[in-house]
Amino acid sequence: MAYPISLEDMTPQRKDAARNWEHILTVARELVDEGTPLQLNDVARRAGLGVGTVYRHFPTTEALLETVATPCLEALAGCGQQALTHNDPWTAFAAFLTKVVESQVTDPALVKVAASAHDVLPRTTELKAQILANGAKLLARARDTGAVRPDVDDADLVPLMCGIAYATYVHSASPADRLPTARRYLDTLLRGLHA
Amino acid sequence: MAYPISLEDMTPQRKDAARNWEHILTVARELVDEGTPLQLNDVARRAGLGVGTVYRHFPTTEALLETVATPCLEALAGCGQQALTHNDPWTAFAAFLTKVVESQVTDPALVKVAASAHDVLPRTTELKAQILANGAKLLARARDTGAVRPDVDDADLVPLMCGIAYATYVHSASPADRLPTARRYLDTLLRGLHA
DNA sequence: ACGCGAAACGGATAGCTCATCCGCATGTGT
DNA sequence: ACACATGCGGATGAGCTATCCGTTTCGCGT
Repeated sequence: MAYPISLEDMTPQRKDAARNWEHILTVARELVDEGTPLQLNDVARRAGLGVGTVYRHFPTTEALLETVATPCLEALAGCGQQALTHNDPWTAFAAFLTKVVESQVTDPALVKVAASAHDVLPRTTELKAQILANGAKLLARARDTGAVRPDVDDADLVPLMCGIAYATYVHSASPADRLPTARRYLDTLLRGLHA
Repeated sequence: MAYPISLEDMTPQRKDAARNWEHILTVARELVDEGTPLQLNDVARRAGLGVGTVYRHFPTTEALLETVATPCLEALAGCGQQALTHNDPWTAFAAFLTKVVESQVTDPALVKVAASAHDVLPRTTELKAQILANGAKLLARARDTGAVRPDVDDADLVPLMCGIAYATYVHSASPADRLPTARRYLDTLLRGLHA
């Protein structure tokens, strides 16, 4: 961790390239927010760029999706750190999971990135590992103090979060309904996890 | 319900067509069991038939998928009926949900069919409604006796089941791990639903 | 300011999957 | 056996992914 890799490291050198990179990302962000499945041809057309340009910056759809999701992942990594400073292990654990599901149902990119086992960008892998590590610590603390049932494993965190997000998407047609629904489902899950 | 519609009603008239219909379904069943995403071109090749033949019998991937899932849906409808005869509302409710998730993680076709809002085949809509109606009755019974928290709604059943199935697929690479994992997750959910 | 090399652009293009359409073959009733 | 209807099958087109390469643009050194 001597030289942390940040977004800037992967932005291109030339001005036009940097501008296009940002532009592509902006358009992609819009499409993701619309719920559109994010096709690179689409992105190129809506950005007024050639297909080649888009593909040079982001070799695959996955790469673009992961880049779109990166800021959100960074925020979650920060949340995890912050939660670890709370005194009550259970509250900290619950608060962290709440943040995670809220992010997931707010940003469709996040679920796909979280659910896929093999990432394209190293940065994504790194962030996911960091978030998972924080989650594992929070879980361990809560489990050790007897707040969480002992048979819950680190490896269950990501699947359960994705499951709640998926359930929320199945339930709600409109994005407005998603946040309360997700909170309700998480609430149920937390009751189930509580010892 | 005077004249129940069954599978036979949608099989073609001519012998060769009927044979091909069955054959396509068998091949599709195999592919789904393998976890393959079920592409109609694929089905045609593996069945030794023309693409046109497959598309005539099943206009879309969805139609084929729903037909593949139909027997399983019928079984679940039966389970729901049977569960309603049990005396203990909570046990009946839990047993039914267990059957549902077990089916879902055993048969990948089921999750997709359950999660999609608009069905292609009337039969699928009918069966889903039937299953949901049974689930709603079981839930109502369990809720009325105070076994289940009052804020759980009928409309939550399908999303929650799909969520658990999804979480299970995210968790387990190998099909063998899926059943125990799904049971564990459902167990947690049931604790959360219990009043 | 100018020119040159490198970097980036853009679209033509190839490969792939989905889906349709229609001439041909095959089954079925007379 | 014949004729008609029904079903077959692949050729075909539309859409998306991804690549490749000739052309343009940038920015640095002179």
